[in-house]
Amino acid sequence: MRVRLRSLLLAEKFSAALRLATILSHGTAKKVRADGVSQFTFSTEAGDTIVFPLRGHIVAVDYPESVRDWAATDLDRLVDTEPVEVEAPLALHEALRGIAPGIDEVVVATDFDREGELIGVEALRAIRAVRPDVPARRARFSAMTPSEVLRAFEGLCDVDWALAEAAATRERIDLAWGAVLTRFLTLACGSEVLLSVGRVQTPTLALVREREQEREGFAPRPFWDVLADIGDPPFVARAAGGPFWDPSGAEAATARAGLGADALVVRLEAYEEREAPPSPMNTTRFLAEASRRGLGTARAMAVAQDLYVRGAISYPRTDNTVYPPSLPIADILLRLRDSSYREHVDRIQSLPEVRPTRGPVSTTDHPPIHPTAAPPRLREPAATVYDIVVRRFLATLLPPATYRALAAGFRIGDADFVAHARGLVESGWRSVIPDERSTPPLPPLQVGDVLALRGLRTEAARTRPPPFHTQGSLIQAMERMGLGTKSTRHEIVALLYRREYIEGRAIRTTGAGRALVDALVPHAPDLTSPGMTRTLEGRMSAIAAGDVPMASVLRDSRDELHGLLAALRENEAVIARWIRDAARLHRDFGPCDACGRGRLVRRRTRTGWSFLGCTEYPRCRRRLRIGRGGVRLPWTLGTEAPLAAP
DNA sequence: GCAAGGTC
Repeated sequence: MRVRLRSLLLAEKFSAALRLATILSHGTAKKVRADGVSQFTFSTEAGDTIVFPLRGHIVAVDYPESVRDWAATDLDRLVDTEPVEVEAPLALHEALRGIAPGIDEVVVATDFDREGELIGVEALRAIRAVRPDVPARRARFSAMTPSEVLRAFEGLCDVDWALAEAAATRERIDLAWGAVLTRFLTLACGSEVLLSVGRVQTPTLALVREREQEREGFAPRPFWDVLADIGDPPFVARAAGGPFWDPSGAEAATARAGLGADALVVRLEAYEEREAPPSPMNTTRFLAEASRRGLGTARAMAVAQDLYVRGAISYPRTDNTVYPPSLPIADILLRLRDSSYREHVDRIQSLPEVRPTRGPVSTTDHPPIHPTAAPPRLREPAATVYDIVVRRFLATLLPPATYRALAAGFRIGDADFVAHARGLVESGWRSVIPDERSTPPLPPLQVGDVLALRGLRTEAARTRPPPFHTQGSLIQAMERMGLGTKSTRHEIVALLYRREYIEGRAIRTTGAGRALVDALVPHAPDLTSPGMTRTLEGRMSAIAAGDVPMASVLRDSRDELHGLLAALRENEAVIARWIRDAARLHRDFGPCDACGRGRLVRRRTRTGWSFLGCTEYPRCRRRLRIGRGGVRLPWTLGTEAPLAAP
């Protein structure tokens, strides 16, 4: 009797397992539930296969019980403490242990990246705890398409232990630096709230701080424009040579123009402008758009995840901005015909050729975010998230928008004026994502026409500082600086809000956030900048390449952390006072004006809103809202006059 | 009570 090979395939997540099983079984795979975990099984001539969905990492590193007591644990000891590995979720480990005795080989088929390699190794270790000798191989596919997956399974390679070790090193370094420095600052400041520090969160906080400082240091520069209102209905022309950085320039232009009573058309220049459609959308772009439309980025990701699980959109965590050739664009369009986007689908289907745009980043993790179905009526905010995804997808398939632009030159008295207008000729992709800034058209003009001059005026303005970060712009900045990943950036931003390091939709640092960055910068410039991430990336590459062992990287990192800890301790008193004062100012709004005994302090509702409450609560129930810039406002609108902040 | 990284 021929022995049938029993294989266990490890997938990174449920959807990946389903897809792998479908492709490899040519649609014959069955979903089964064993040990409380869904998995897929199928049989071929070669043997029987189980495709097992993991759920990302199934092993977490944390410190052992012996160093959990903050007060009793010396931080230098913590630096050198080996973390323990925690099985989570436990159910997956139990399921793997249950399967292990009945299999002949393991194929690691997790995402083809560094974390994916470690996720696969975590599961493989769990299996080998039961079956030490089970052979394992690795499938490397750059897309979950039939051709790619089948190719990968024809040429299985070895598990890349060095790559997994690089990821494991990152886990340990992040934990050590985060835990040691968080404990140090929290204890040094005697703070009841956590003062957290991390390789990604602290440089991100510094980005907010830097933008704030740019604004603080910004000297607005006044300038003047001379405007002429011409014709009926009137349009606006600007004096040539402007804007004027000096009022006398504007005065001179006004004086020269003031000699005339009408405007003579002296020059007409018409030209065509093309505006290329946007590129396919990755996570960062999606979050920027969601943020622009008033959605918080963490919320937007949660909604996108839900739409993905429900089959309406593709996987929302991706860096890719180039559709893979395998993307079934025609099929997707067919599915979107049964939706309110039908008119746009019709336009695309009537094009002689559909050529999607390409963005700058081509990765193999997942395709750019695109719709996969037209779900029935969605409620907010799902409707907005789906709308962002569909419109962007459709826009990438439509031709450029073309405009007829017109520059008209006028002679008024002895001065030259210019008016511009731009009108849509072919809407192209702009039919699905309309341009919010449109310019009013100019009336039909010919050189030599004389139009009535209705008035001259001078407009004074000032140069503006760069805007505060929004969640969207902050996440884009993080990506540019190499901070965090597509899956974590929005979480880091949410964490900074939760820690009360930042506040507002136009993001500013709080007193505590500001003090924390300012206190750390002189002692740990690498920790408050992307420097630490860059160094770590370099070291991980060296580990993955086999140039250096994990142990030596950990040793170097621990030495550096001991050194930083020593430097911080030397300045502990100064740093502590600095942050403590700032944090207290941030929370404490002075004596309570109602009872006179307590103080008004910043508190949070369960839903995250800040308000001022009396420390004597519930004896004193005084409460106030906090307005822009920390101004106290009455709890009920209009019943009391606002009080000035102390 | 610490981080950042997967995914739900």
